[in-house]
Amino acid sequence: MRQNAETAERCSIARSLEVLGQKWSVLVLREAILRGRTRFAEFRAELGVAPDVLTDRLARLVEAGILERRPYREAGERERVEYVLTEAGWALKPVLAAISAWGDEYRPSGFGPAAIYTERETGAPVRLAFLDGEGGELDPEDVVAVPGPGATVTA
Amino acid sequence: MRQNAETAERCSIARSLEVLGQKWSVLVLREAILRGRTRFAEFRAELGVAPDVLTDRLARLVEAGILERRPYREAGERERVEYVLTEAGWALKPVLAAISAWGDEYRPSGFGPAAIYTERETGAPVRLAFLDGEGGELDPEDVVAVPGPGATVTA
DNA sequence: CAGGCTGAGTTGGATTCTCCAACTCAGTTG
DNA sequence: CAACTGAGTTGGAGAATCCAACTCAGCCTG
Repeated sequence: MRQNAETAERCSIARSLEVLGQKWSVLVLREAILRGRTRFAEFRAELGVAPDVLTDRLARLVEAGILERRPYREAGERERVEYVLTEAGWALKPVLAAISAWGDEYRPSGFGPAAIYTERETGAPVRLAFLDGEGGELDPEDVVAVPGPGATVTA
Repeated sequence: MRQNAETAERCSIARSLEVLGQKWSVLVLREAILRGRTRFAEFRAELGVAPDVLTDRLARLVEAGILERRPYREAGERERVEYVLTEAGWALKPVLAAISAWGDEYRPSGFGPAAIYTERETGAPVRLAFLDGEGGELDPEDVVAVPGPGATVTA
């Protein structure tokens, strides 16, 4: 994924895609955020990803501040490394939820959703929605994007 | 992006990534959803993407049911093609909003956000949040994913 | 203390994808 | 009929991805 300097500069979507634009990065994050995986071998086994690609994705995610490389030691084992989510990493949960919700609706597998987002305490299903300032729910059609301070003036 | 049959099968994130896992696909969608672009030349000019890649991404997005290929004719011009969002395409707005919000917070450009999501009528800023069944807002930390009917039983 | 095991990677080589630049093609205008 | 414009193709170089096999460090067993 070569970088196009112009597009990457100011748009937060383009910048986010530097790290989220790769399939395996997102699947690693799925395992980390949704299933609590932290270890190289776990990711490898769950995803079936090639180890060199996994090495690269983990390193990128660490560099992006999404994962943190942390040594650990289990009884009777030597020290090893695990990858734990940072605050920025956990903050991607809504992104995964949004992708997941879209996929469930518009790319159904025929088996029903593989993951359901629920409230931790009650187990009741939750959904993602746009809210106005007072916490009222908005129809997505009534939400528009307007240029902000970082928008390019010329284009 | 070769397909790994196992991972792509049931997880809606993996399936969604078949089309959203490529950087230019998402940027095309950004232009379409946020700025209303529909034409090959517009995408090309805004994104600076190579035309063969753009051809490929548009075709994939059409095949995925996200864009629809539609002929149009402007006065004194021959018939041309434009790409308009389907319902499934518009439904990706929350995905872009989620990515955008994350990028603004955790990968700041130093220029402020390039796009701000607002309510169409009032121009008031909106945000994306998890809601429980009664429409009450939830802390993302209180949201967990549990296996659904499509989850693999063995793994 | 030799040998095996395990987790976390490297390395090599084939395949595929992405990028850029240049070119094509079809209808429209002058 | 020559030039223009939008929507693409085509060719070749470079990068990313894949798989398989290998490494490497420390712990445990015999």
